[in-house]
Amino acid sequence: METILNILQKFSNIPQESLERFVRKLQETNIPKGGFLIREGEICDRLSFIQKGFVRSYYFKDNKDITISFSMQGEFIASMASFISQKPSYETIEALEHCHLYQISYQDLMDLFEKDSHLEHLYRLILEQYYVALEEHLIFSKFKTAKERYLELMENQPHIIQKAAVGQIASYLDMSLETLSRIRASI
Amino acid sequence: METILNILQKFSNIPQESLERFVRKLQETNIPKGGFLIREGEICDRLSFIQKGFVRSYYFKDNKDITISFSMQGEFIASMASFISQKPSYETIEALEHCHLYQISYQDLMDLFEKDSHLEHLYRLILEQYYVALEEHLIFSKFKTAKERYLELMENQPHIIQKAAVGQIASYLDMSLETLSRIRASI
DNA sequence: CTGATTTTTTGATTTTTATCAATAGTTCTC
DNA sequence: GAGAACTATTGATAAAAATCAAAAAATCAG
Repeated sequence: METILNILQKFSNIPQESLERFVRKLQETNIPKGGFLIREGEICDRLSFIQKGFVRSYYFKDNKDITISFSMQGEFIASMASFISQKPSYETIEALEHCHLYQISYQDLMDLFEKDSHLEHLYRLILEQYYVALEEHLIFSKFKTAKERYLELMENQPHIIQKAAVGQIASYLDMSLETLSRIRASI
Repeated sequence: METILNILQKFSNIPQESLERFVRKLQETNIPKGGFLIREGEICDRLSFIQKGFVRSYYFKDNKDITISFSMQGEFIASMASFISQKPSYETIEALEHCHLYQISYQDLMDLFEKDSHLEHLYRLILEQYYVALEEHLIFSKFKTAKERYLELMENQPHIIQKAAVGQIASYLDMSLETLSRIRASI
């Protein structure tokens, strides 16, 4: 299994000392299946690295929920808009399976950035990757039909299909759960 | 009219010296209406600040084009995926009206970040704002009906409706131009 | 293990939106 | 300023997907 150190080292050849400074601020947390990393209305004051597990981030609309993203081990997750602005989150993030996380608080991270510009550099690189991924997701949903979107998800992120419920995947792919169920039957 | 200095100063209280270092690397460029900031297939090696003007960024699909975003004066624009990775762009960015730009090359920007961490800090803050805006756009398109999407655009970014063609706005809002035309007739 | 609850599938129908096609309006060029 | 080229509107129809409803399957709790 990849450690957080392995993953961070891939982003840039940042001094070992800086990485250690970062790792010292991490807190280990476990969230059981069905538990929450952040709930709508709370301020997201922690950035989490998923060491092991699988999470879903979603919004409420009327009394339904709409999936915004899925994240798995090796990825960072936070309600980004809330974390960045330190204002209440519109997003809820739940553990779809037991999660083993390493978390850093907003304040600790900002303090580290002031003390050590290598860490802000690293964060910048990670943020850029996440920006590009988000842009790709936006474009992907504009360009494809319902069936193509499902097939591409199967191709690129089969673990989502294994682990998430049909209704959760359907709203992620912008279709009703009945439509997704029919697409599944047709292939 | 707001200068680039005014806008940057809003993001953080970065030393004047750093700002001046950045501004010295900017190159002034004018792009006529209908001209291009970047074309599909080229590597986007410049980040542009729009001092005056209005641009549209789009992808080609089959022989049609699909609008990804509009940007106006006071905003930064680049084909971000290409700029970040320094690989060819899938995106084309055209000037919908005469544009007065300040541009910095990728290499100059990276060099500045190495020399002056205040500038990387500033860039990080700007990137965060753009990340949040992108996320909002993604969520917005998931939550609303065709008519709601148009009404919200009218409310929040009426300049787009003034300046862009119906077909360009329609693909931005994820609908056919006929549907948008009918929505316009109905309100 | 078994009944209860939740999730998924399937069917019938309606709604929404896309597509195709023709006309009207605008703007560009010479 | 007249004709050409492009853009927008309107109409008719088709296709895609949503909604409503019920049955089947899977999962959970005791």
